[in-house]
Amino acid sequence: MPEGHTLYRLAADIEESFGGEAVRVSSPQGRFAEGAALVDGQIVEAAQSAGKHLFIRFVDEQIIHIHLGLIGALTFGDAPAPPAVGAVRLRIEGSRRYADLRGAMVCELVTTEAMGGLVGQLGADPLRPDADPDRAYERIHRSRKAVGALLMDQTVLSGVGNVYRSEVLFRARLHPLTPGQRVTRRRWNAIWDDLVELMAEGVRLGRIDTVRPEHEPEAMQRPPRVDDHGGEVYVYRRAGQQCHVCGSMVRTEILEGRNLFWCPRCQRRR
DNA sequence: TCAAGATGATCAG
DNA sequence: TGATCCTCTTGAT
Repeated sequence: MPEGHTLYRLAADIEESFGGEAVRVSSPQGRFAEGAALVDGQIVEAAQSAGKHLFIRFVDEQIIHIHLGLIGALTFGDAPAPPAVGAVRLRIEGSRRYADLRGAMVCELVTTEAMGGLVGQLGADPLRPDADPDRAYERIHRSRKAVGALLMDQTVLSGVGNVYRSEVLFRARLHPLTPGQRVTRRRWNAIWDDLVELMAEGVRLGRIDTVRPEHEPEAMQRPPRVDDHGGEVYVYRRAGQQCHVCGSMVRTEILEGRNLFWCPRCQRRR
């Protein structure tokens, strides 16, 4: 589930599992063999996420940059690590834990400068206390593009993926095809505050829960709404099902190659 | 057994 | 905008 909150947790898990320890680094699948050899035996200094990017820094200043993409996964287990199953691009083994990376879009060694460049291109990350939502709003307010597309643009906002995009727009009762330039400042502030709260909760819970029964008493009486991504949601991947709030059929459409979900009554086009 | 789809992003045209 | 890459799971055949 690679949205920003997942990467934030993974960074914390890496530090907790391997921080301060010299680790064995390998690439059972072979595609990261050269990079793995360069950091094998080095001490893990720190790990951090930025949007959907993950960086693992070693004491000798080498940095592994990982981007999970759509299907990548980083899983952990207790040492000793068993023989690798499937296409394990990267394996990190410590004295207590091991981690396996599969299916990542990016797994490479980068320099501190390159890392700075990557992070510098990213938009405001709702998980960072120093994030600047004003800059994001300037981009949104200048654009004729759909707000649903802008929220997914990692140079505008970083860490927001399809689930948070769909859900935060529902919670704001904003139609995803509304042009960015028609999003008011007040509306944007509410969306940003909501993202900050939802994503922090995503980090705590390890899943995306957006349904607030206490705010929607009617929803309490409806059938279970746990999506198979693991959380409770209003519209994400619920096309053709009833909206928890008004009972209308949730709609879907492809916007810029990604599935979009919204309730046509709760999120009217203005 | 096989095809489709998935919470992402890039590149060519 | 469509093709492509990465891997695994699910559902259809």
